[in-house]
Amino acid sequence: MVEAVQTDNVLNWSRQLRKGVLEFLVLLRLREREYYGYELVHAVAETAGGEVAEGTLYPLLNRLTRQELIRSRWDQSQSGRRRRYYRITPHGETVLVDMTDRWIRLDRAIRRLAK
Amino acid sequence: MVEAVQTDNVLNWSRQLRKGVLEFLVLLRLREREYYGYELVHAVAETAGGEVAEGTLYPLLNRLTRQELIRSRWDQSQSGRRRRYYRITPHGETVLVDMTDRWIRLDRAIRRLAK
DNA sequence: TCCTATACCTTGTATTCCTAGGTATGAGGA
DNA sequence: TCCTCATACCTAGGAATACAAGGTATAGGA
Repeated sequence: MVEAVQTDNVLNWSRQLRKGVLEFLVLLRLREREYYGYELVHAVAETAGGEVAEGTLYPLLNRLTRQELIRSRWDQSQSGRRRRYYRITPHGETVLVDMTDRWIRLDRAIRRLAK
Repeated sequence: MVEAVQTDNVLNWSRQLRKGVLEFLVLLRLREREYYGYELVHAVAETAGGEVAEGTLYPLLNRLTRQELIRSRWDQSQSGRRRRYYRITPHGETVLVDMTDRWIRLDRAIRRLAK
């Protein structure tokens, strides 16, 4: 039910963008390669010089997983420290293409107004 | 207190952008010229082909007014219909310059990842 | 041994967005 | 004239989101 609403939102740029800048950044990163959560916190923050709280990112990763945009696996690495690695799913890639499109259109509109 | 927190947020791109796309669009519009609320609902929605609920915009205009980024005046117009016109304040213009800057930096980062 | 950094997570609160209402007026057609 | 629709303002309540502030556990170095 909740998921259905989320899916519908994908069709609405404004809702999606308002709530979705972080999702967008996470998916963009995971398109590059696998990341583990703690690593993503810093990678996403770095994207534009801001900060992202862990309390924001972990629930977000759960949401994206529930929506099947990303997937995760556990790995105890060579050092023995456990890490949860995330990667984007095919569905996630499709959604990401959409998001990118929406981003570009919004950017165009904004630059028209801002100049 | 609440206002102070809001002001601090201006310094944080991520918070500002996540919560601030709409604010950004509204301020961009009001930099052009005066708009009345109902008109803004449609103008902002049009910016990128989405929709904006009135229940979203009116409270937003109140927030921006409290933060002194915009100001309003009543006008009953020639037809007798009352309208509330909003315009940006000098402080609002300063903040807008900042937002635009942040937008451009974020866009650069995104395009680097997206291409 | 103890501290710090890494790495995961949850809870509670504040903020924001939206749905779904409500009120009032003017214009245009039946 | 009356009725309806579009315009134009607004709010209340609930859902979603972000964050601060916690908690747990392990590895590595002083």
